Amino acid sequence: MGRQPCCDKRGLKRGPWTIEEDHKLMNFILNNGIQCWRLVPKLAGLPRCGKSCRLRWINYLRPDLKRGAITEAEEEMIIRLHARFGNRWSKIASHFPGRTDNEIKNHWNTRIKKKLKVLGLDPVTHNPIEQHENCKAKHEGIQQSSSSREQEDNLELNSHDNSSSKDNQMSEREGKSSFGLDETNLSSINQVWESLEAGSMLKPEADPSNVFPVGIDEDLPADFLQQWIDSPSHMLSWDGFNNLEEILL
DNA sequence: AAACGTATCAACCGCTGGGGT
DNA sequence: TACCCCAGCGGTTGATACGTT
Repeated sequence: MGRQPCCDKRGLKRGPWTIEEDHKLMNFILNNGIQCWRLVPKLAGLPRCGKSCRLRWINYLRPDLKRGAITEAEEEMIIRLHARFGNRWSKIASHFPGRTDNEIKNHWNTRIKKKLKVLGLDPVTHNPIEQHENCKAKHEGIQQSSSSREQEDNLELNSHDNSSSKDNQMSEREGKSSFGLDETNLSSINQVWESLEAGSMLKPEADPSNVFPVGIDEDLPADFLQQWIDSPSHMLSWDGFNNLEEILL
């Protein structure tokens, strides 16, 4: 029953990648490009599955990745986008060149969620928490027969709005939230951000170029990449990318 | 200094949807 | 139309770094 595994896992390595593995994968992709991820580990001589290689490349090795902590300006943008798209991390990440969906997802789960809770906002619905609780209580009062699990399921459905792509496309076109947010939700989010800005928790002078920093990988000078690959020190430190913007401009 | 708790993030797992046959 | 394969996605886990007692 079920699908066959994406690859024969016997003899395949798992867990953290070594510098040598990174080096091999980087070298292979830059020399050969990516046609089929399943073939990449075989051709590159890596004891990994294609999926693992793909993830490593996307989340760590891609030369156009932006390194360093997520700025407050980026954070603000993430919250606004999350209010609109929900947990569609790749969609959100597409607004941040150089950031990965995994990075944004992790940042959301570990930091932003908490921040919103402190600010009195429900990280799922982006509603003020009290209001949300009241609504829930009201709802429970009316529908005593329905189980709490059913309600959770409904919330889940609303929040995920998974791939009812038609709906999404429509609401995106109309400039509405595909996440089930109405004007009230969005304005409450905006109010919080305005108050944050007023209280200078945000740095208004934040350089907008930090948000959308780096161009696309095909623009990278080939010799720069090769130099980077050949240099063992760059495999140990990502500082080599700190001045990527200067190189690209 | 050691033990414990918490936060962070890289990596994995399983599901989904698109494309090809 | 049905099936298969694959890339991509989002949720979850586990290792480790960091902070606190």
